[in-house]
Amino acid sequence: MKTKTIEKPQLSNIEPLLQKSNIRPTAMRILVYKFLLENEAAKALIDIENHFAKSDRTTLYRTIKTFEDKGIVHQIDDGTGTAKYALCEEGCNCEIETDLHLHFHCKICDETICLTDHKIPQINLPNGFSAENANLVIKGICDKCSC
Amino acid sequence: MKTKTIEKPQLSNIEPLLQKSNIRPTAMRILVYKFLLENEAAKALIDIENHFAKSDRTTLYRTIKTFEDKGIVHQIDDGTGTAKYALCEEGCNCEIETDLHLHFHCKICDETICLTDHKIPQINLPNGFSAENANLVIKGICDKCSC
DNA sequence: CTTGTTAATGCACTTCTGTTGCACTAACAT
DNA sequence: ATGTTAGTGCAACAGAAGTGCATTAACAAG
Ligand SMILES: [Mn+2]
Ligand SMILES: [Mn+2]
Ligand SMILES: [Zn+2]
Ligand SMILES: [Zn+2]
Repeated sequence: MKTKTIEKPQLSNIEPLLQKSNIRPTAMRILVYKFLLENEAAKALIDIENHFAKSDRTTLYRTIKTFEDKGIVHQIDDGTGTAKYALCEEGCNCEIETDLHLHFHCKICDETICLTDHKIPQINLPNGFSAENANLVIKGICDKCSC
Repeated sequence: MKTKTIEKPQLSNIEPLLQKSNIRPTAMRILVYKFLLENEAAKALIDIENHFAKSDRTTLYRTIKTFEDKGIVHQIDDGTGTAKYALCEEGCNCEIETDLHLHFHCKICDETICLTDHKIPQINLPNGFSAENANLVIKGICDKCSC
């Protein structure tokens, strides 16, 4: 028998979503998930820190690590030197093999976004090489920044 | 009139090569260039530091920066978190536009190599996006490490 | 060869990002 | 109510990258 307290409407769908991935839906985790959900662009840890200025850096760090380990967030290396994070799509399985969508980094607004519909094409490798994973980042100007 | 001292045979071709790119061929620079030339795999700054243990970190750092600025070395972001560096091919123009070869990172030997013959394929982007540069890193097992 | 200018080097110090240890606290099941 | 497990906050640390400044080397002109 479960005694449930009244849930905030915005969060009502996030809580079971976290539980489904065996992540305890703590207040902080729900807020971080919400933050990632509301932003189209992938976020760096420092971005999350700045947004939740009152929270501890380590908690946010470990929150993201947990999300990543549980497979609901994927890390993006866009070449800027700092890792970015974005929510995985429904049914994506980054943990096992990379979902091979590409990422776009805009040199104007400095934002990185997932192009989930654009998969990395098959690459022919020299003899003896076997591929397990691939990372493709296109740099240029995004739709919002091109006039 | 130039009074030239006797050159070590291995270095005889590097000195003019550096001068051609407006890089003063100091002893350190020649040695770093030689080091990169002798290694197939791209090297991180820490690798160069370890190889030239007696030298100062800053000098090596600025040596690589100079090489990069002058367009004889290109930086590789292989996703390991530390930047790698490799010599550019003859006639490559990384400075202007990336030469679109891909890079391979082996998860066994942890080395990163340029696959200069393997160009990054043309990618279709959504409307409004324009590409200026691309970085593709394939992770897997290299020829030396596969059985 | 001497001198003056410019570039390279070495050392110390700083910043930024990521990571860990540990004590404390909240959550949950029994 | 209680014990176990997991999350949090603080401090400290590690690694890589970058900067300021004084010293030294390279080079060209006289
Ligand atoms: Mn993505
Ligand atoms: Mn390369
Ligand atoms: Zn943009
Ligand atoms: Zn290998």
